[in-house]
Amino acid sequence: MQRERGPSIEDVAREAGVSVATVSRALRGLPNVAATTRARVEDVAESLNYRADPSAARLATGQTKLVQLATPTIDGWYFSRFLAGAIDHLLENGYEAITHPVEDPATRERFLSDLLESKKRVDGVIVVDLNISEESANKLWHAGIRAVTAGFATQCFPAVIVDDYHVGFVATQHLLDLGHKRIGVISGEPNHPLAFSVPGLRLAGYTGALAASGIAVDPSLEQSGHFTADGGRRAMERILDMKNPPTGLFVMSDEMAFGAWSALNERGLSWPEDMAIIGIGDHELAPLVGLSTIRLAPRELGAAAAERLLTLIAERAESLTAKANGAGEATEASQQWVTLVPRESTIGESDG
Amino acid sequence: MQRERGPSIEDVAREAGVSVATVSRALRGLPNVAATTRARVEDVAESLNYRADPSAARLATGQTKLVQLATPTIDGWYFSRFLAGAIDHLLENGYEAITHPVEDPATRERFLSDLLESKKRVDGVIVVDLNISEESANKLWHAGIRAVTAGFATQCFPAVIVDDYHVGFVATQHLLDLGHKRIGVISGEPNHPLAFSVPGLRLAGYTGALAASGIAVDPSLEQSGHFTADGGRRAMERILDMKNPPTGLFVMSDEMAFGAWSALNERGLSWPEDMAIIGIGDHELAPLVGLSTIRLAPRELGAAAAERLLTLIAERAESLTAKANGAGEATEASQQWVTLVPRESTIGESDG
DNA sequence: TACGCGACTGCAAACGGTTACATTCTGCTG
DNA sequence: CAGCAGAATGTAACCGTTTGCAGTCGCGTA
Repeated sequence: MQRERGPSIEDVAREAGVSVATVSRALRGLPNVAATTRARVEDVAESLNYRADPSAARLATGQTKLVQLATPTIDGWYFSRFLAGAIDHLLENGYEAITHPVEDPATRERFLSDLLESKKRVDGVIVVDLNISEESANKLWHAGIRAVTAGFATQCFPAVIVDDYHVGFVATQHLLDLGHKRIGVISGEPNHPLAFSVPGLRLAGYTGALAASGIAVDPSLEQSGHFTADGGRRAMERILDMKNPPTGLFVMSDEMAFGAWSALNERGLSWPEDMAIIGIGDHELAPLVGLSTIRLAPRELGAAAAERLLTLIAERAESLTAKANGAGEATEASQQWVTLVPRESTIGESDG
Repeated sequence: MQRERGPSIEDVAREAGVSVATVSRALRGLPNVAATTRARVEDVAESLNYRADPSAARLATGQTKLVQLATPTIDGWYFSRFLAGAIDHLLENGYEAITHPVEDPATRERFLSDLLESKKRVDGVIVVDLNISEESANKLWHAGIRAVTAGFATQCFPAVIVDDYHVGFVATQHLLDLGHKRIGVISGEPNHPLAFSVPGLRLAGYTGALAASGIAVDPSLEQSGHFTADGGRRAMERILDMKNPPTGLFVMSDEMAFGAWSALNERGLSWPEDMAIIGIGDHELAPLVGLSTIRLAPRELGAAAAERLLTLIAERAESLTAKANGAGEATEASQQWVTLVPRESTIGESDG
């Protein structure tokens, strides 16, 4: 039943002729251990191939050195890169990452209740693009959960977010600057159960840019592409089927833009003449098809979120009695990781 | 220092007026607990918002309910989907996943030594496309590590692999069937430090197919594309610069094929007339550009690997004294997840 | 009525570390 | 030489579960 266990700290202590306390101190590099003793202990540990049992250490210290990463999916272009950035940063700092996709509502339910239990499971949580209600967030905060959010903000927790209003605005403005008056948009899934806020903000930026140019918003010009290439293709077909299609198109992700591009191609049309298209993200393949886009930096974002969480963990660890500052510092949406990258799909062949 | 902890099993026991043992049994659904007692305990636990501390449970049982997933990267098309499939399956079975990219040699070193320690950290490991030597594998096996490999096989551990020779053969044969005699190949990184076996096998399949048709292999027709879109593009440029370029091209991943396609486009050439191209994977964007490909099923593969690992864990748990069958069952490369998907890039417009 | 047998329940010993506190051992200083 | 500070080490009490074993209790049976 019980699976065979490796050497314990006691074995090392016996072999090295010291107490377990000394072994613990020696192996963890704590002070007040004679150099010769430390060396001997290290040798013995090495020869016995001893490693401290993490579960035991966690139980004793209350620190797990584990962080949970929750994203809508783990295999999307954006999220997989976010995860890569976060995980790399965590590993560098001695933490391991538990990844946890939260897609359908059922999973979400379980996720939220699990989250309350998370304090014992992990040292902190990074929640990406899952709109957690202020109420839930508050509950988590009071349960003592350390968390950082990304892609959305709450009152309680620090957040790492790009200014998605700005993203939508810049993309739309780019089309406006090129003289387009009739601009359509392929958005995400409007009634998605997780309804993350990103699409809404980007849409607001789109609307805002139009308004700033005195252009009325035509709701029929918005089509949902579900954030997939195929969804983008179908949305584009609906748009091309319109009696009066737009001349410019803001697509909320490069993947959907690829789909839109292929629909355009299939009808023998080409950009930017027949339709100018701008996407979001700067997918590896965007330069290959010449897609204009708003470059995001999911990897850097992920790393930033991880960094923020680590300092949060450190702060709370060093001073439990510190002023219980009920709220994370005001986090403002950053434009730091947002760059307009114009390519053929909007400005045409640019030789010169 | 010590972070505040939540309610313990003792609190529940006191509140419910029973012993901790009973609480433990009641909450875990073990038999020999009176229905009324169980209900009462559950109520108390609920009201106290009690959850068993995983670290303590792990220490006591020796089971972590944790699985480590090691892949070269986590944000590639193939690997991210493999991970998604594996993680979903693990979560369904009450396990959590620690993901761990292993890219550069330095990471690899640390990874291998960490792996030896893994027995206490996790219940099992899934190692994807990292060529672990038989020697290392043996060491791991004797250390009692439970592992499943994917993309490569060892003597010791069960493996989940697709027949990559077959993949290369089928792709090349497809081009041969279409009448191509001069067939090039864009491969992965030949001298990659991790040198996983997949590219080698695919290349062997390519060579084998050519040989079977009595065609000599021209080494100059092989170019490395580093498994990236941009690498594929550059490799294609080198190929197009040749005095006598091939008429058919086998590209070892769809991502590289996209790059090749764009290089083709840039020169005003088109497929399949100027060059017939077949990729591997069936990326979401493959149908959009009409790329012929060999469809793989990374998600299903990941799920299969997870499943295999879970049964391995279960087996060893139920019978420690069972015949120490020193080797995993013979695992043969499967062709189960391999499908030829011909599209325009090789067979041209197919109306009819 | 005495007995035996399940079904329940409790006691207490692991599990393998960490760490506050006590103790021992130095080498110096006055 | 006594006294003492400080470094090095040991002792033992946790951390919060699980689980083998020993009771306890109720009840049908001889």
